[in-house]
Amino acid sequence: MTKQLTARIAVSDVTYWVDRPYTYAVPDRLAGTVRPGVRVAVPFGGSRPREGVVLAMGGETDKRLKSVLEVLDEEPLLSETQIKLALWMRERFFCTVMDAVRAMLPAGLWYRVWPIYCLAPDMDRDSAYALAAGKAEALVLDAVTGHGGRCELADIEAVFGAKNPGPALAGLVKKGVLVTEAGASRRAGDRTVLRASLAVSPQEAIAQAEKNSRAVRQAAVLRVLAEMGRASVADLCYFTGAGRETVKRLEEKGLVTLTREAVYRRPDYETGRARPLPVLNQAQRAAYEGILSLADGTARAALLFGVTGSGKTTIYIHLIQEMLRRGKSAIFLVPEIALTPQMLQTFSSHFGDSIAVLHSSLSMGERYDEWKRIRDREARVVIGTRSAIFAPVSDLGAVIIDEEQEDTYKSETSPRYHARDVAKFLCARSGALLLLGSATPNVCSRYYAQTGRYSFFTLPERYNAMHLPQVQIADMRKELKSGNMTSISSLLREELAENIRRGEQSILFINRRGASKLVTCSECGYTYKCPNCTASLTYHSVGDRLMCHYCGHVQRVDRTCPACGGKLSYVGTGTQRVVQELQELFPDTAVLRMDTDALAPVGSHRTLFEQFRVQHIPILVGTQMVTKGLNFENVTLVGVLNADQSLYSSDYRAGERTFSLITQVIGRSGRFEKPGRAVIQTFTPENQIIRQAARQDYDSFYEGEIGLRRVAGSPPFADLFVLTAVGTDESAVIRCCGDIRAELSRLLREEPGAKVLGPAPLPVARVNNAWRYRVTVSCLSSRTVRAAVDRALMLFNDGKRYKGVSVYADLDPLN
DNA sequence: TTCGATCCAGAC
DNA sequence: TCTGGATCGAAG
Repeated sequence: MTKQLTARIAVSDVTYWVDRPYTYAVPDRLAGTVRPGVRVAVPFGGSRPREGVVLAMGGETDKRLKSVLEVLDEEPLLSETQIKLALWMRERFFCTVMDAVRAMLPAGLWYRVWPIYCLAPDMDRDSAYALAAGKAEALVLDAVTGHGGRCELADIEAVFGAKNPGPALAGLVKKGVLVTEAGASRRAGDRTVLRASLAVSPQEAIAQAEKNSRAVRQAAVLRVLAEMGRASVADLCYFTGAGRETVKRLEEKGLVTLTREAVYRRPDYETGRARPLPVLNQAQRAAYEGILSLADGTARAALLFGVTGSGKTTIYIHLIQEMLRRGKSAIFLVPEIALTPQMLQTFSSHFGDSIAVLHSSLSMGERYDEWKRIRDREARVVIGTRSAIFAPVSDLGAVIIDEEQEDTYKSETSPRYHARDVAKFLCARSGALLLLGSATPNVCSRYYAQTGRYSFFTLPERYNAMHLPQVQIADMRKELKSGNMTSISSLLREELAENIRRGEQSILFINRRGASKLVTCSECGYTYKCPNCTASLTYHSVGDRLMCHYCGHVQRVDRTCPACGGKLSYVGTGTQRVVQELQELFPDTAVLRMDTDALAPVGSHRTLFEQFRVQHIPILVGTQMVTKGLNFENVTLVGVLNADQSLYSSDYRAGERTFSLITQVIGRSGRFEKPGRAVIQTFTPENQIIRQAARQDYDSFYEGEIGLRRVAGSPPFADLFVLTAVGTDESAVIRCCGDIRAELSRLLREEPGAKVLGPAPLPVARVNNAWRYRVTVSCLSSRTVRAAVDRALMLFNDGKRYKGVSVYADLDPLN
């Protein structure tokens, strides 16, 4: 056998266990088009071709290898850095290389590949049938010849009905009767428009237009084109009232040239008027100059700490402007774009069309086109949510992560990455600056700033020297004792009344992490449980239904308790109940409700916010989403209804979350001229974290928290590697976890500080009939630990040792 | 994960 | 003897 060129390829749809670079032969016809970063179709395992990505070219070999079937991309889609990143992500986040690659590409670029069976070139019909054995093979040949000698699997399957054509196909391929090719299709194409331009001089066009008095429409089209030079056919038709065929006729006459041009689908957001750079105040200037001095082409990271309204955005804008001036690009990450339309408007008013927007509520086409604009360097400022960190920018100058403590930066499905970690990798490779901004920094980030790993900058004051809101704590235990059974304390009631009297607006925030509206029997205590999960069903007034938040199970509510026939009651502080109570307290006052689980269509919260702002509705009641990015002049009172709710969680980050949440809500009040007030309602008014949040005292909170973490050995003093086993057989899952624990303990015996904990069930142990248990390794990340986790996954995720149990690992998961 | 190969039980 | 289903093992 002669020497042949090879390529190292990662393939799709494999488990972590089989995921490794595979070597394929590059057939002569594809030589030159198979390059690192292009996607290909390759045979793998069975007969079905798979998508793969070329990681590197291999040397020549004379070994017998399978060959690349097709090259799917004309140009490499992944840069060298992105290929490195994908391999790095596999090591760090225990995902497959293709999982990482998928995260980097817009869904519109994903391929679906399928097999196409062709009669072998040297095979005629008769000899093919002669070689076929049995009914099934003959049936396959019927299908293939019926399709002109080239037939897709789907068409063969259609002929076979419920039966599996696999063995017959494999037999025919083996005998050389059929050969396989790969078909592939992408999910989103390029949008093009038909553009018309004059093929003759404008004078001649006008002359032609006047010559034929009968062709009024054609004349109109020619006149418009003579004036505009060129226009899309759609516009031409719109302006002149002509039909497409009119333009076609003109083309046939040789007067007009038609060309297809690719256009970008741009996402819809409110653009702002062009504005000059905002002026930096003294503190902002000092911070900005300090940050800028780090942007020297070596990878550096900085934490910018500033209370809400201290002007972090102004600094971001200056920094991005400076990056553009230097010919660099910048990525700006926000936790949730749909909730911050104002942010987009601000950025568009400074950077106009050089921004690209990437987030989950874009259509597939929009997302793909924004991606192209970035790749083609038309957009140099990327604004987006978590996955925007993978934007195909060139010359990266800076990555800015706003509100870096937010959980949305962590992905909870494979690849289980944290955008901050990916940003660090990218910045390190391109010598870019990483800027983390927050009013309540992640405790780990603050620690790294303290220990010098990050530079640290502070913005001490609220912009325009506005005062922080005046905060009062309401003791809900006293309220209960004095007979107030509602969720609104007397203190908050008075403040609300005051605000209504003044014509100012109020926001009430319901901290509903872990709490929900349950239906229970007031006589026997029965609660509705999900049949598939170990979770209670929550009540939704929309459709009067009970729903499981984990698996989506839905059922009706009974009229009486299904266990004892007693009276059912609705508990929990749902937004609906609060609204009802408010309406009883203030019958003449309008109340607006906003929550996440109202099954609301995309963009509806934006409408609600607009309603709140424009109509000056006195009270807005909402969950998590009212905490983010709202800037309403007239809001001067904020109430946190159950501040301690998020403290009751076994998670080491409960305190951090509570502090951050309360601080953010309070920050919504009094952001402009009018001074703000806030009321925090709690059953534990003595709780340190609540008190610190009320004082907006991050430093004290941090000091306390970092002390606790040091003692407990939680991050940043250790990383948590969590291996989760999932399966329908609970005892198998537990045994599997036991073995994982034993194996990890053995491997990490020598590792300083390593602790292996568990097995323990997840907070919701069963979801969709699958049991979930986990083993946690607490240890500073090191090569040894990562290797041990990798080994455990390899051993126990091969589907053999434990049937029906699959295992995955997650670094520092959210809970 | 996905697919083909292999083995076995029950149907014809 | 055929066929469907369960199980196992390999994947370049």
